[in-house]
Amino acid sequence: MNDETSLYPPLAEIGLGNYAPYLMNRIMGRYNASLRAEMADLGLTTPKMRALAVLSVQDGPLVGELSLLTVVEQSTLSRALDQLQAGGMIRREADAADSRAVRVFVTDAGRACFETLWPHMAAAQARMFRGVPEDERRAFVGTLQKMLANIRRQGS
Amino acid sequence: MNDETSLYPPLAEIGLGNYAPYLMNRIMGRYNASLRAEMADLGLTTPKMRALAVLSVQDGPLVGELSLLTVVEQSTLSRALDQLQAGGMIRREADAADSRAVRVFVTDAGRACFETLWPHMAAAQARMFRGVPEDERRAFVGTLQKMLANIRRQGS
DNA sequence: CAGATTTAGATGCATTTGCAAATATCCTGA
DNA sequence: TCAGGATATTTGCAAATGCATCTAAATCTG
Repeated sequence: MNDETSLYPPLAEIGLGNYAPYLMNRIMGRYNASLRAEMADLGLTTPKMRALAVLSVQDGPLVGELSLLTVVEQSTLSRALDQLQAGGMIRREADAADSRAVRVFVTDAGRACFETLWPHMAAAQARMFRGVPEDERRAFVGTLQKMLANIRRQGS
Repeated sequence: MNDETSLYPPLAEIGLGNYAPYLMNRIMGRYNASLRAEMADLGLTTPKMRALAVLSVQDGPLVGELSLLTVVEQSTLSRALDQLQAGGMIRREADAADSRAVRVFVTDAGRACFETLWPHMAAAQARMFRGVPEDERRAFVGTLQKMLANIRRQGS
């Protein structure tokens, strides 16, 4: 009975609709899909959009930090940054203290681009939460914050 | 004041850590990453794993239905199914009533493969919810279900 | 302080992805 | 019943992705 395979009830028993990661993946898939058209209009892909989003809140992170914050693979992010830079949306700058490290900054054009997209993102979120009362919404976000804390750092 | 751009407070004001889609994307990124190694060992990619997961619960859907249920683009899914079929994990069968349509069935090998992976998935979920009491967990899943209902079907 | 090790980021390359188009089948109305 | 259009899935192709590797720079060791 210590066999790992017997610790958890099978998915078929739980049901897809009660398995949180399935629901979250499915909801995020729709959310992301609903933004794809607007992003394409602005010449953005998901990694580019995420970079601009994070930079609009926290400017000047290292590439590696931005990779964690955006949940985008570092090599993918590096190339997304190439494109954003070519489009004048961001600027890379060698870190003063460590010349291996590169800090990333949004330009005015990048900020403006994200500000064009943001209303669509906010509206998509509002649609997701339609009919969910304010206190339930707050509790939901609180749980998400706990979950994020749980999975940050510790490996395995 | 009816300008769409002024309806929503900017992301910088809300804060990344309070914007639900950001938190969800980040959490799912970790969840998916934590399973990547086990999946690779089994020769699975995310679309292949999702197909097996859904099929373990609901066998015999149409390819298009499976695409919706797995949140995998249909052409991507079609190729994932090619690979699963080549590996003997699934079987495709023309629908009796409509010969354009294709139904997908797991084989015993496919079921066994998913059953090997499932404990890791369940454990990853358990880690996510560490320290979240049972009633909070249930409320969280309840909110997810409402959200999924919100974004199903209706476009825009 | 030299050499070995670690770390940050970029890049080569094979694979995967998704859009658009192709194929095959079904349905609808004259 | 047949033409015209809709629908289910697959496939062509260019772009994006991620692993492994590379380069450069920092840090650690003796």
